[in-house]
Amino acid sequence: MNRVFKALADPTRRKVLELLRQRPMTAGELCEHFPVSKPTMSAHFSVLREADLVDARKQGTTVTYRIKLSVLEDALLGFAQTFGFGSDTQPAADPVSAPSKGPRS
Amino acid sequence: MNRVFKALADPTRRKVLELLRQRPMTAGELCEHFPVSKPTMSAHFSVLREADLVDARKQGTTVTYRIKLSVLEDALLGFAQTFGFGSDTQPAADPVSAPSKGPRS
DNA sequence: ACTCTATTTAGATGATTAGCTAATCATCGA
DNA sequence: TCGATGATTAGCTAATCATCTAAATAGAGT
Repeated sequence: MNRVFKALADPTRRKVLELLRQRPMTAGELCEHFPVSKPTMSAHFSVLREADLVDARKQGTTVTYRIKLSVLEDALLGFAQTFGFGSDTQPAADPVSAPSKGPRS
Repeated sequence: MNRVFKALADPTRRKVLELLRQRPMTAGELCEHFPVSKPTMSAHFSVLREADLVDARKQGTTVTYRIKLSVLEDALLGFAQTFGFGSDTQPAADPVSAPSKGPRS
């Protein structure tokens, strides 16, 4: 899940995901939308793969990327739910760190 | 919004937000929860402030941090909504590349 | 004024990251 | 088999980042 947030930290990668939301696209097709070199984009794809946010399927000479919506959803909504929004369930104000400014155990 | 995602990219900062969800806490109090130096934590606080994710209120010699839930919510759910989850409204699958019951799925 | 405590600033360092060009790999069609 | 095309790997640089120690700032209490 850390990898997901790391992946989302870059605007280029977020935009890649938004493009893939519309439809699966090949690496080259995605590249056309960005003003950076193909190797740079390839590195971004790699980060997205590492985070398991996309699926790469090789067909002949091209690679088609497909967003893995459920992974994104789990990470995003899972985190959002921690804070009480994103769903209907309240996160039940954790008693972990109760009152008292006492020194940590 | 980029700053928000950048801020969320670090696990320490995410945990700070989770701690602040329970209640506002002073800088020193927050520090006790992490195995890093206070200046390091201060830098993390700074990033969170830059992202407008927390509010810092100085009272005498201590600084009390408070999470700005609405900012986090807007960023998180706003982004989530782009992908069709997080709320009830569908993002209306951009017509850029029409559906075309193609072999894509 | 002095001193203690809370926090931030300064400055340095090692690690990671985003970017590039050039080179390589892999597949297709002629 | 050759040459073109799509994509990734290699190798590099510059910038950013997380971390540290030491020093500075700011209140509060004596």
